[in-house]
Amino acid sequence: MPHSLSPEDAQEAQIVERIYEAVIDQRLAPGAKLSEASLCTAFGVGRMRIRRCLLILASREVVDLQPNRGAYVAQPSAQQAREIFEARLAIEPSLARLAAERVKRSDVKTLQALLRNESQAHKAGNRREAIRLSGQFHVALAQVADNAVMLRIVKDLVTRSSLIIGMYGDPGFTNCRDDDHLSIVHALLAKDSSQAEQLMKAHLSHITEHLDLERQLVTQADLVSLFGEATPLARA
Amino acid sequence: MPHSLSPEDAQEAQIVERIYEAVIDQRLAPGAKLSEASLCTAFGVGRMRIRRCLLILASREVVDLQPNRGAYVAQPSAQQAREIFEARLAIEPSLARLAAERVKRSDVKTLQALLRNESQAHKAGNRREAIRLSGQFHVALAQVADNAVMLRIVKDLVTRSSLIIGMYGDPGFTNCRDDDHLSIVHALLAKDSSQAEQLMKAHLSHITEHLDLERQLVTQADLVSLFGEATPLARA
DNA sequence: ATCTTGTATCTTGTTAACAATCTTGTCAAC
DNA sequence: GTTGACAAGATTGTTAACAAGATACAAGAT
Repeated sequence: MPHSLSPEDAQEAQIVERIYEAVIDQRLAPGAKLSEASLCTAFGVGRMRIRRCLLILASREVVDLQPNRGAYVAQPSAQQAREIFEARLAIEPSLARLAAERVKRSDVKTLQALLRNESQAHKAGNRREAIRLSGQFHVALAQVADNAVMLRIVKDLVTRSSLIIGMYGDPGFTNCRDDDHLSIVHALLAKDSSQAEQLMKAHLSHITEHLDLERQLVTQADLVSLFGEATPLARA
Repeated sequence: MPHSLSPEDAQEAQIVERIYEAVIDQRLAPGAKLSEASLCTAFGVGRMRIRRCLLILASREVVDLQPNRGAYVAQPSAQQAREIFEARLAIEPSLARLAAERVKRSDVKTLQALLRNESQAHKAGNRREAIRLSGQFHVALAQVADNAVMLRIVKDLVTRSSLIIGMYGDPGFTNCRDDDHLSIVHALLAKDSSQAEQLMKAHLSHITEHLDLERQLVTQADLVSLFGEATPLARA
């Protein structure tokens, strides 16, 4: 049957997973270069294996694979950002409903532990950890809903959302209010699926509103479009 | 910026696309072997390129990549089938709503042409073409909704649905009633987004009900598990 | 006869060297 | 002093040979 994992495949999946994680908690910024050589030494594997991983990441649009130039962490455009959150708004409320219908006692404990760590990270001012756990919450809901297909989709969307927040997000603010997450867990506990759906919808709308998609970001890639038509510098 | 396509990349995308198409209209059955050598001669490209394509297809779970054994067209399990249609039920109604809000005159003409061809294929008894166009309709809706992220997701789900219908679907029956599609187009034309959403929901529910997920499928792959414990045949 | 065992063949996986492309730094000419 | 071309270095892409694993077939044993 499918998915007879060889040890090398497991290793490969792990490398992909670790790059995902690094993107999610913003240790890898949008536009960061992922050269084959450095990844080879970092993970201690051959070049071919890294290339496979990069191809997988590219097919999920987490990295941008530029021919003859290398792999870079993706920089979602404003248009893509809109589409991604629109997709989340279409999917995750339904997912929250399913989760409420299927939640088990053990799930609630997992979610509550997640929330505790999240608010703890907030208080400690640990922004990265807060972002990471915040995304983790959405992924955990997909696990509660017990649907691997939607889990895959949400994981990709959450990861790319992390890039978006890094590019367009209010730097001082926190993106996900943990209050929102808390109330969603309460809805799950009460098995109130309609409320879970509504709360998730409101939550995602709230996040979307706190993005400044007009803001033009500064990266290596498009310096020319930023400074290209600028007035020539004065000469001494 | 992203997506500077080299000619080789375009070629690669085309190969992937053609395999998608073959899976959608069931010229490639679930479980069919995709050997590297045959694909190389079929497309006239090197082995490495085929391997890249197979990896992409595997990452989308359209093919199953078995270590040291080769690539096979995926055979979604009953569980996966449930999850896939559950995902479609979560996504596509919202998508239909968005489509209704954004539909343009030119879109309506495209959709209507699609419907005409679809009903024509039905009458002509051209099952494959009917299936293909039926899937195409759902993809076209994502295009109308003007959301590339959801388009990608729906394309994958529709493709895998084609595998599911091939494995669990009522062989005599047609999966998508074109009447359903017709009424959805009418809702779009009236810009009645709520009705479009409802109709899509009902439509997908209808398809799901016509699947027999209990049916154990017979393929090369699992003959042993089928006959393995069977009573030995009588000896002459 | 059936089942096991061994071998031959074929298919996939890996490695390493080579080719092509891009980037960077230097030097000369204006 | 600036601009342009040129060359060196580094990085990615491709190819081909080799290694490892799996399948199929045939021969022998029970």
